[in-house]
Formats: sequence, structure tokens, C-alpha cells
Amino acid sequence: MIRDARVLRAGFIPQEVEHRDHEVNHLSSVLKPITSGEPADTAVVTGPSGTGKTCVSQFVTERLREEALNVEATYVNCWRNHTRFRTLYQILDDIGKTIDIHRQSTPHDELIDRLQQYDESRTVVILDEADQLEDPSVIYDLHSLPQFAVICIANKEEELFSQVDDRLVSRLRSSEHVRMDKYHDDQLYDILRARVRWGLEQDAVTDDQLYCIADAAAGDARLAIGILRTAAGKADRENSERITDTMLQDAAGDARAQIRQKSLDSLTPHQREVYEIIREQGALGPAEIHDLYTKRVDEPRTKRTIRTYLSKMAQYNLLEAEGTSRDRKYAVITSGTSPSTD
DNA sequence: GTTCCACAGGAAAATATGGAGG
DNA sequence: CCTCCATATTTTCCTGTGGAAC
Repeated sequence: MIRDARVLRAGFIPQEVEHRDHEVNHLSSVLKPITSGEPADTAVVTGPSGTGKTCVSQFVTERLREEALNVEATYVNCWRNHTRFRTLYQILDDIGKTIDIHRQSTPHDELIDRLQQYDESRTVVILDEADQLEDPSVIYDLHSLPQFAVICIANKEEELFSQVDDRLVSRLRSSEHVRMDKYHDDQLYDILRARVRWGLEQDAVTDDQLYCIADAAAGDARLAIGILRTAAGKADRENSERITDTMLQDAAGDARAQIRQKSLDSLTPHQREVYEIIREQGALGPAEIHDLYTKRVDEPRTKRTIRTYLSKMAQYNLLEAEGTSRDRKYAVITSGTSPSTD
């Protein structure tokens, strides 16, 4: 069943990154100067979760290290190391310069001094979840050291720079911005298929099942791989040759509920109102929806906008559209579906 | 068949938002 | 304060579709 469990684990860096050529090249070109000893601009990578930010960053870094001697890389998860001290300590630790640093006794500026003096190689610093830093000025400190190239990973750019001194922000304005969007279902399918090729027996899972996972994961590759891992683990424990649809539904169910809540939270008040109307009233056509909506809201949006809301919510699997043109009806999708359906 | 109507969803213009810089 | 710029959202305008009435 499972041939190589590593490829299904979170944090695995594949040989090739699927459907991110443009982003890979972009990020690569920003960091390129570091391979010839030049200082590189800071790169900011943003996008929703599971869009490959961390993966692409590490992939690009690894590839640079293949191309040039004397390029090191270090990865810091700023959520786990969210203080200035811990972040800097983590970097020093990675490059092996922490020998005589002790938490209590070492003045904080000592750490940045050490980094400043470090000149044995050029280093790419990946600051993952950089928006979690309680003091983002670390980014600027690192940015000003020419032997370090910084990649900042965050969900949204604004959150990254929200609580910081304006002067510092403007110094980082030159940084290159790499955006990642959610994957489409067929892109997720390709990603999953590649993982299956490396990690599982060839016929352990069908194409339909992979598309089912892609659908449940709603553009989130981490979640998609997580579902596959859970299902494969279950099949493996039960000495099954193949992943059954039941195993898949179990694994996907949790993921779906999670995503559904997240999508619901991300709706604007107007979108929320539309959703509530459909939830209360049951299946409705766009005209009825817009009528009810107009009555319930100050400054209502136009019909066209409501149509965009509807199709967006349908994409997010919050709503279901049935029928073609004139007889189209929208209904809410309830998350507690029976395991046999779908 | 033809006409009509509500609808889907693309394109582009208009408008709102938020930060940088004068 | 205002202006410029980038981005996101909304509106306007539009074409194409299919069912229903004629």
C-alpha cells in the first residue's frame, strides 16, 4: 500500500513543483543575486493556506543551493518562534553560531551582532508565518544585512506590516511580492497523482477518488495531501490493497466541515445575508433571493453582484446550484451529509 | 419555429480602500 | 491635508443559453 510515507508528510519538498512555474521563476530571480555574492531583495510570498508558499520557498532555496556553493538556507517558523530573540536564536542555531549563547545572560543585540559578523556564506532565511511575529522589525534587521536574503511568508501582506513603524515599512517597499492563489481541482489532482506515483502502490487509489479529494480540499493542497495521508494510513493499517470510498469519506468529512466553517467566516455581511436567506427559505431562484435581500439590507447591491456572490458561494461549496437558466435554484449545502452519498 | 424572458458569466468602467509620498 | 498608485469590489453593459409562451 504505502511505498514511501515521506512524500505524504507535511513539509515534504517534491522533486518538481506542480503548477507553480511562474511563481518559482519569480522567486528564483529575486534571490538569484545571492548566488554570486550580491545582496538580494527581500521577497514577500503571500496567499491562502495550502497554496504552496512554504513549499515553493523551500524548493527554490534548495535549487539555488544546487547551483551555487556557499549558499546556506535556514527556515524559521515564526509562529513557534514569535519573539525577536527566538527568531534570531533559531537562525544562529541553524548556522551553528549559538555555542556560547545563553538565554538569560546574552544581551539581545548580541544576536544581531553575531549575524552581522557572520560571513562564511550567503544565507537564505525563510520566515514562515511572518505575520505572527510580535515584533516584525526582525525582518528589517535581517533585510539590512547583505549576506542574508529574506523570504517572508504570510497570508496577507497588510497583516504582515500592520503594527510596524512606517519608516521601517517603507524600507521594505522595494521587496518583491509573489502571490499565490488557491489551486484548481485539476491542479490538485496533478499534485495528488504525483504524490501517489512516488508514495503509494499505483492502483491504491482511483482517479475519481483523487478528484473527490481535490473537491473536498477546496484548493488547499496541504489539506488534500492530509486527506490522502489519512485515508492511506487507514488502508495500510487494515491491510487493504486499496483505499475504499468509505475510508475516503471519513477522511474528507472532517476536512470539509473545517473548510466550510472557514468559508462561512470569510463572507462579507452582504454575502452572509444572502446565505442566511437561502438557509432560512430553502431553494430559491436569483430573483427571489434578490427581492428578499433588498428588503433586509440598507444599500443593497445589484442583481449582478448577487449573482457573483451566488456563484462564489457555490464555488466555496456553501451553496448548490441546480437547474440551468430560468429554472435555476440555489440551496445551502449541509455539512452533515450521510456518508453514503456524494 | 419564433419570440420573450430570466439567467450565467465575461469585459470593462466606476468606485472604494489603503498605503506612500509630497 | 491632498495626490498618486495598486488592488479589490461593484456596477454597467454585454453576449449566449434554454425553457416557456406564442
